[in-house]
Amino acid sequence: MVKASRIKIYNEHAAVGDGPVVYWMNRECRAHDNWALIHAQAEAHARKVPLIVVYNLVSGFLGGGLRQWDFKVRGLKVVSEELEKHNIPFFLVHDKSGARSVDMLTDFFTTHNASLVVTDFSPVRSMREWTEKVIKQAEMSVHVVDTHNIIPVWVASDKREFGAYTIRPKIYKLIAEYLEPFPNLHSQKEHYQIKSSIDWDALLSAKEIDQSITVCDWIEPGEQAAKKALHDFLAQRIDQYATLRNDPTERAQSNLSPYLHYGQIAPARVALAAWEASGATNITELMHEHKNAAKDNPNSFAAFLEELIVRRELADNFCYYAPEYDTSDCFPDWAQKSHQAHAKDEREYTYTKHQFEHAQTHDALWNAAQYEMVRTGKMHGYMRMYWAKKILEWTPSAEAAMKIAIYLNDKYELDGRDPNGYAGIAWSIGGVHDRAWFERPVFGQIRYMNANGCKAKFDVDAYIAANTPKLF
DNA sequence: ATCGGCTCGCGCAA
DNA sequence: TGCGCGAAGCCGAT
Repeated sequence: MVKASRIKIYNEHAAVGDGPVVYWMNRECRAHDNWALIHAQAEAHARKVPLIVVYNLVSGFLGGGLRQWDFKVRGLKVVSEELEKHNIPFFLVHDKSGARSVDMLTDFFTTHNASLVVTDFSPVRSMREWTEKVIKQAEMSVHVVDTHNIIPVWVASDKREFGAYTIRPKIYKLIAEYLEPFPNLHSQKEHYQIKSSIDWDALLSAKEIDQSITVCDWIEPGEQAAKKALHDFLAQRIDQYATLRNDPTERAQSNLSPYLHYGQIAPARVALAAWEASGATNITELMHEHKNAAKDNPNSFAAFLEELIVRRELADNFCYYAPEYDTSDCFPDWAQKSHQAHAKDEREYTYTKHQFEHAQTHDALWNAAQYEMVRTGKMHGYMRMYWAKKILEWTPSAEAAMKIAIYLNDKYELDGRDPNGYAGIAWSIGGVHDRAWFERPVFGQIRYMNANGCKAKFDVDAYIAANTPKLF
């Protein structure tokens, strides 16, 4: 049974017909380990009506191109195959204009005579706005299920958290209760009369998608591939996570963020697998090891769970309670005041959006990070901080820096358009979840980073050589 | 290599 | 009201 606190119920007293329960899949593109789908199936079973699934596909969603489209659509094809094995029909509505999604969805619910709509939760503004409009227009009840956060965002905290240290104790208190095993998806006995037919090849070659953002060939989309990547990480690389994860010349990170972003794997599935691999009996004690472990003997499992759970769920908390998450309005007061005080500081270098996008700065390290993102669709996590902070340093204002960083992140990163990205950029440029540091030009009290710090931490020349295209 | 100072504000103890 | 401490650091002194 799905915990009631994972679900928000709207239009509670709407009439109940005998049409199907519709799971409107949104953020969570997977058939397994999905509380929204599990809840929709339980509701359909209780009402003795069929369950069907619909996904709203939007061309060029939030500035993405072929890279993101290909990963998402191929992942959805896997979802449709998995659902078909369980006799659950999967439909697509395709909004090529980007403006008709809500109408197309409400038309779909009417056509199919839906008796209940279940959807999954996202704090990303466009998805929240769709959900709000659907709730307003729909004649049936709508259930919104948070199946991304292990502890639903509205349960973990009722306010915007100030930093990791304020949300951490709240998560520690609830994690043992909320990190629970998923029940299996059941095969559906009801036969649904309307057939779905999707031309996947036509979708994959849709002409309106920006072809200049190339497909990533180093990562395979879909929920089976996600589980394989998880188990490879746990079997081969997690031991080095605590010591090497911030070295961009190593491959010590999990590389799971594209799967997590598209919902092709559940954060709770990753946490359960990491917990099991650690051999620990108690998840709360294991997470405490993040702080308790001796400095010269850090616990890689605890370090990984800290990032997977505490920092990721903090990013959802940030976007949920600060809907202006992609502008400088979301910065804390001390950071906004500091930026104002330094607005007229002379910038040693300034670059345009075009120059940043084409890696045309004077700094080979910054350019290498930009190349890594444009070529592979995934800049190393440590470099993302340096990259964003230099955009602040080399633009006329924090507002301009936010716009450029988010534009590039959402256009090129496979895991772009995600709360993690918005929180990370706001941390780098606006001091969100961070503290004030000593004054310096341009940055004011925002934490400063420079190439000397990188030189002390990793082999900068090797990173530049590995990521800069060779011209001759 | 290592350490303290830089600096703001939340949350809790008192 | 005071105090401890924090998402990834920098810098200069030792």
